[in-house]
Amino acid sequence: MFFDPLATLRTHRMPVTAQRLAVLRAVHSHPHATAEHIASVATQELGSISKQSVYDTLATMVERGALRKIQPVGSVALYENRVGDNHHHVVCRSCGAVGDVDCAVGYRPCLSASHTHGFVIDEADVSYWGTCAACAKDRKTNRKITSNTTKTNKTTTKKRKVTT
Amino acid sequence: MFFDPLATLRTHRMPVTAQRLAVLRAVHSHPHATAEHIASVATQELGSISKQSVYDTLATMVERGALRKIQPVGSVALYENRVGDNHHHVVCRSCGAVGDVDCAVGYRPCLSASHTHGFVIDEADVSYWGTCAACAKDRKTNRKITSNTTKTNKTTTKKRKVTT
DNA sequence: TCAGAGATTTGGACTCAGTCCAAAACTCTG
DNA sequence: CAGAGTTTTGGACTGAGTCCAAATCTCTGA
Repeated sequence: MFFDPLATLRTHRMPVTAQRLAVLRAVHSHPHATAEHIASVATQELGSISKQSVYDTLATMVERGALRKIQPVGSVALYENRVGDNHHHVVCRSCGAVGDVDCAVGYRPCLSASHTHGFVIDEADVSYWGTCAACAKDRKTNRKITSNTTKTNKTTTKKRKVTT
Repeated sequence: MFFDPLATLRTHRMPVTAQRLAVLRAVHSHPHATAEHIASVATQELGSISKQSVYDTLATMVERGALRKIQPVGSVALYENRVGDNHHHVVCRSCGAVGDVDCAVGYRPCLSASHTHGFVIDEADVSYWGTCAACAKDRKTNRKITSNTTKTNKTTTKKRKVTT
């Protein structure tokens, strides 16, 4: 699927600026990237861009549904441009890598409980937790992943591998 | 179900301290509370407790599976002591209120896709998004909740109602 | 093509959740 | 009850994200 940042801006009735284009391109070429990472990619492209512009563009696009913001527990916010297909994410407990998972249940999964506690529910957001291939290989010893393997908080910030 | 913080510590082989007991009691009496809120409740009980002790206790308990840490997008981390029953959460887009939702699909929902991208998945974590009763009442005008109603980031920090 | 209105960008200060560290205090075992 | 080992303290620090007002830019309508 071809991604056209210009068209995206036009579609959402947003003034076209070099900053916005750069941010959108950065998100597209680096799925599941942090705001900081996106900023650095955009900076590389433009020479300079303010942090505020990056955050503003991302927030606006998320608001209009052109980007999606995800935030696994213990991680900072990540952005992606694959929207509207109701896919989910799988996160590696030990290195924080994120992968896409097509919805296994069909359109709008788990949306059965639509009136609980007086809440009107309109969206379900699923995160899968597990171990990525690389990390699984690193420790063949204890094969059963239990909850006390959750050293995620500490390691997450250290290295982040972003898979597509 | 009776909640015994002392037993919890004993079960997990952790030294019993007044600080830990206070933190556990605070989590129990305030489900879905922030670390800061828990700290203030514990402070009220003890006279004083360091921020570090609160974070440390929470992190340790999460690690050992005695507490659960959740973090809806745009919110800080919340803690709860209801673990092991695979329930999910529903979050109000406009005020950030959090409620519990019993798993509608049965034990371990949505866990069908268990080998994707080489990930070995062991847990699914579902967040529902919608509008709580109070907020729905506040704006009967536009009844359809679309994604551009997501002013969550701004309002979340402002007021947080914690429902049970 | 150009002017003006309105939206965007800038940058610097700021907030606030969460972490780090070493010394002091405590808990539990034997 | 003493000693080993763990926990707590508090203060400095980090880093993501926000706020604000001035300067700059985009797009519309003439």
